[in-house]
This record gives sequence, structure tokens and C-alpha cells, in this order.
Amino acid sequence: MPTPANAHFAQTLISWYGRHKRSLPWRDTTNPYYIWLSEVVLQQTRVAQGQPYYERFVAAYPTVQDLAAAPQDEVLRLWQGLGYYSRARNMHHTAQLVAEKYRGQFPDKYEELIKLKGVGSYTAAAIAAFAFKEKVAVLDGNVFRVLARVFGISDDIAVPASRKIFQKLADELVPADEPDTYNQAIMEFGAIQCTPLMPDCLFCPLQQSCFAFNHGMVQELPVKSKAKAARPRFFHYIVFELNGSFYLRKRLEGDIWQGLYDFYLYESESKDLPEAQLLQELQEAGIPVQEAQLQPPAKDYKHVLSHQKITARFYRIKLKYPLKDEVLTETRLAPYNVEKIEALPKPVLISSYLKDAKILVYL
DNA sequence: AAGACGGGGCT
DNA sequence: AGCCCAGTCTT
Repeated sequence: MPTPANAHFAQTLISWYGRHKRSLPWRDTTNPYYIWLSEVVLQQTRVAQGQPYYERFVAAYPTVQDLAAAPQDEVLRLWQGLGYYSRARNMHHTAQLVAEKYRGQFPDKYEELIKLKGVGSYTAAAIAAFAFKEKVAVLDGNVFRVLARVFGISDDIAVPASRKIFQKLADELVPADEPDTYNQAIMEFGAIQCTPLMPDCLFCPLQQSCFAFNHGMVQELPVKSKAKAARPRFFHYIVFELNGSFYLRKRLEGDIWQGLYDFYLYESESKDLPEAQLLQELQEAGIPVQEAQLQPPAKDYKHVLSHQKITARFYRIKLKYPLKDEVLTETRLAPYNVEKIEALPKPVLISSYLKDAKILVYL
């Protein structure tokens, strides 16, 4: 049962939302397929970055059956550049489950939704609230921030144990009559008004009752411990070319970019790898390469992920003969012409190189 | 509980 | 250069 103060909090946000909300395509529907699609796309992603991808997926796959029937390479290609590719793989898997086992109908309860692959507590709550008006509280980065500031909660939001504190409060704040609008409102409020860096406290409707504002702690809340430094990695890509085709391979489980395509890769422990050593590594892998064939890299590519700092070099090699079958089996490489390469899902790093090297002239 | 997993935008 | 973003899964 919401206390009067809680009811006021919810009403204030809903009222603010009515005046300030952005018009976004997934807000014009209660279709759980579109809601789910938008929520998966937007996980750890800003609206501005995710929206074009959402539009693309809706256009390519108007129904969950369409998504289920698509090849994985095509789904990953549409996802290319959005990052966290397990989202796309899990989304595809779940589409197939819903299409085949659930007759195309998404479950309509939080407790069932959260069993779906790629649907965690946030996304299950979002679908349950937005599509089915279930009285559950969404808890995302925005909600953490708003609650921490308004209610003065200084538990570290990076620590899993803190979640219980925030979840309990969030649950108490949800109004039974419009959980959908309220959940949209608090997230939108965090995204637009109660922003991480320069929140607009001057024109905030919660200013009077906000703990952080009243205690001069807006900059201090929420408390979030720092992530550890990104690990440095050094990639040496060998770009084998034969008659206008290039050898690529699909990346496996156990590292970044699973399911995406890149070139033959040798990874070294330090930045500088003598060319002679690289040639020796190739020879040992059964790839006969002469020094004369190797085009030295034009530049270093710096590719920064949240958890890894990659320095990559690309060595282009024009082959006179195809790579031997044993080598193809061992390395999982296969030749692709430029049209095929365009259609393959690739890490942004690989796309950047292909553009710079004028192998792909668009994108 | 901690670590892995992308990429872009803003200060 | 550092921080954040409509988080989830694995260990």
C-alpha cells in the first residue's frame, strides 16, 4: 500500500512525464513483441544509439515468427555496431522459442517472462508493466539514480547486494492503477531531468523533497564504485587476399565478438611483434608466407571496449594460390568476395579496417 | 560476489 | 581520459 508520500512521488513523476516525455516508437504500442525488442536493444544503450536499430529490426522482422525464421548471420548483421552481441544471439533464440513453443504469444507474467533467455529482472518487469500493466517496478540505471538522490540512499549501486534495498523501495512506489505510465515516467525522468552529470535541479518538481538536493549531495549520489581498468590486448590480423576474395572466419565462444567474422588473428603479449616472429608463427601454423608478400600495417588501430583496450595491426597478403584445405580446417578460414563480406556481421574494428583499406567502399 | 561482455557520446 | 548508458549471464 503506497503511503501518501509515495503516492505524491508517483503522481509528480507521472505529471512531469505528461509534459516532458519524448515521442518514441515503442511507446505507441502494447504489443509485447515490440516492447521486448525495444527493451533488448536498449539494454546498456542510449536511446539515440538504439532507436535506429529498433526501427531496422521492426522493418526487417514485423513479427516474432519473422525474427525466428531469420538466419543468425542476418540477425547479427543487423545488430552490427550495437555491441554486447549475446543480446542478439539470445534474442534470436527466444524468438524461436516463442514462435515454436508458445505459438507466437509472449508470456504475460513477470515470473514467466524472466525465464526467457536474455530477459533479466529489468526487461521482464518492463514487458510485464508496459505490455500487460502488471504492478512491478523496473530497476535500471535511471531508477537507481533517481531513488538514490531523492531518498538519500548511499548504498553502492555497483554491488549486487544493494539491489535488494532499491528493489524494495521501487516496489513500494509503483501505483497499482498505472504501473506502465509510472515506470516509463521514472526512467524518462532519470534520462532527461535527473541526469548523471548536470541534473536540472533548478526546475525539478521534486526539488523540495529531494534528499540529495537538500543536503548538497547531488554530485555524490548515487554511490558507484569504479570499474577496474581495461585489459590491454594486441591483435595482429593477417588479411589473406586471393583474386579479389578475402579469408575470414566466424569467431567462437569464449572471447569477445562471438558469432562475428574477422581475419586470421595472432595475439601477442606486448605491443611490438617483430615481423620475423610473426612470419615464424605463420609458418608454424602451416601457412607458407614469404616476407616479400607481407604488406606492413599502415597504422595502429585503437579499439576501446569497456573491459579491453585493443591495439590492432592489419597485415595484408596477396596470395598466388589458395590456402590449403588443412589450413582452412585448422583455422576455420574461408574465402569471401566483397559482396559476401558486406553481408557478414563484423566487429566495428574490422569494418573500420575494411573501409580504410578500400576493400569495402560503403558503410 | 565478481567478471565478462561493445560501442558511442559527453565532459 | 573517465564516466555513463532502458542489463544479463556465467563462474
